[in-house]
Amino acid sequence: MATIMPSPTDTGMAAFRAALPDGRGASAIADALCAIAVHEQLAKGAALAGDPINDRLIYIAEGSAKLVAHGVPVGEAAGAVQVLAFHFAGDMISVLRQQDGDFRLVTLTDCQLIGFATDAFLDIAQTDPAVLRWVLTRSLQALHRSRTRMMQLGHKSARQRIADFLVSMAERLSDNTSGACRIVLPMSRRDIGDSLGLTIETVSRQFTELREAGLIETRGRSLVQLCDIAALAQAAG
Amino acid sequence: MATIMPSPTDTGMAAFRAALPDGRGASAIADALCAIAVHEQLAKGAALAGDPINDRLIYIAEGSAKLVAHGVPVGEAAGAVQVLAFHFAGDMISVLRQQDGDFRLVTLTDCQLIGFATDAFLDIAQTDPAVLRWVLTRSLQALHRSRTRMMQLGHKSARQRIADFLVSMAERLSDNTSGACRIVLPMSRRDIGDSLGLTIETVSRQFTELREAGLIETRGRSLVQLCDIAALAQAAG
DNA sequence: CGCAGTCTTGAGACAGATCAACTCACGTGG
DNA sequence: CCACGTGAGTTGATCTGTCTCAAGACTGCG
Repeated sequence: MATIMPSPTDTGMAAFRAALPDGRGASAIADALCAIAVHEQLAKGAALAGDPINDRLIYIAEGSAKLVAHGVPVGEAAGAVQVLAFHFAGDMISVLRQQDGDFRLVTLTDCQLIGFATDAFLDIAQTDPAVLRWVLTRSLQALHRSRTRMMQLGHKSARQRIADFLVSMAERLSDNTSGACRIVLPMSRRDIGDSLGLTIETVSRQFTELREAGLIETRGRSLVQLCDIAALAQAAG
Repeated sequence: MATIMPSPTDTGMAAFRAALPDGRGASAIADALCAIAVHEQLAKGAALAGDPINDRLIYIAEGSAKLVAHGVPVGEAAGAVQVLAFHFAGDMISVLRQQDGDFRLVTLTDCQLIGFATDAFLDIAQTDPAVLRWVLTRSLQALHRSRTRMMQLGHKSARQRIADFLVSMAERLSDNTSGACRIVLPMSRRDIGDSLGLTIETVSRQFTELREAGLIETRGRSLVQLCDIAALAQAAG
């Protein structure tokens, strides 16, 4: 059998093409986009530094990652890091060139990423309004998610933040969003804390309290069983 | 003199046309957009409820407004409101149809707004990639601002939040971003608190401390003089 | 099996929330 | 034009939730 084994690059590009709207995966525009695409295979924990010159668009073909903003690397709160968002396979994200606080994409697991210079991508996408609109729609979704999250960081207690975090992770990582479901969290307690504006200790305490309240069960470091999603959503406010 | 006085609607539309990229203000596409535009003149404190069916795009021709998310209207934290963003004349904003928590645009001053159904707007904009790209660029900017703000709500002290708030308001409301400048805040202390995740009392105390530190001066309720923007930026972390 | 790093648990400190007066700005009406 | 009242803003005292500092326990790896 002369079957040709696809390389990681091929499977990554194929995933990107499949994500494009309608039947555009095999179109000339898909070819043009793939021509300027940079495939990157990153091991767990690797950082994709923002290109200092160009804004970039990143498509996650496989794996999961966190978008982090490094605060001031020196001074009082050195090492203070805010996780702005978690992203999973299928997400298309915008990483602006570093200006104020530099944003970086850091992998949580081994990842297949497809990167584009935003300008070049848009120049090509511009020839097909449906593709441009696809990017716009996803950006507005990201904006909406970002605003929803802002609301949390504003006036919510540690308990509410953790409960909401678990529910939204269940929505994105599990196919079963009602009743009980189990999810494998790819991020550490520290990452969770940094994304919710809490310390690692507070995150741990809240997990413990939710476990004692019978809302969740945990197995090992990363496996969480949500026993009562409705109650968790309730606790999220 | 037979001079025709432009109606508010005319001046609002004219402001929108002027904001379009390049010389498109007088193009056919501008005409098409204006044809589906709804002009609204709202008095101070009025709410523009999100259309329950369609996402909307709003262009602020004149005035200033806040985008608020109403939390649960009943229960423990009734009336808990998060101000997600402040917007000023020239801003184009996306108000998604209400799904989870309903987002509303509430005016801070008398306003001239130009509203579009997002779908209809994009259908027209789609015929001119430059216009579509203009909307996308603004959306990505809004996303970036939203993320930058998230960082604040995460790990920043009350002092840092207020200092950063003042600096960013100076950037958007004043032409003079270096040295001293005076700005007229159109929003109340409550609005500021709701946008930063602080109580009205804490906001007030921080203003007092900044005044005693000589970084700002205040006159009346809304006039703030920033004496040392560099120091404020420093205090913002 | 043992080490290293992550996670959990505990005790105390502190920032900001809450509750409660009080003062002041600004619009109203005399 | 000034007195007045209402709501916004300020200030103070106390209280609570989360952070901080410090051990200790477990997971998962070599």
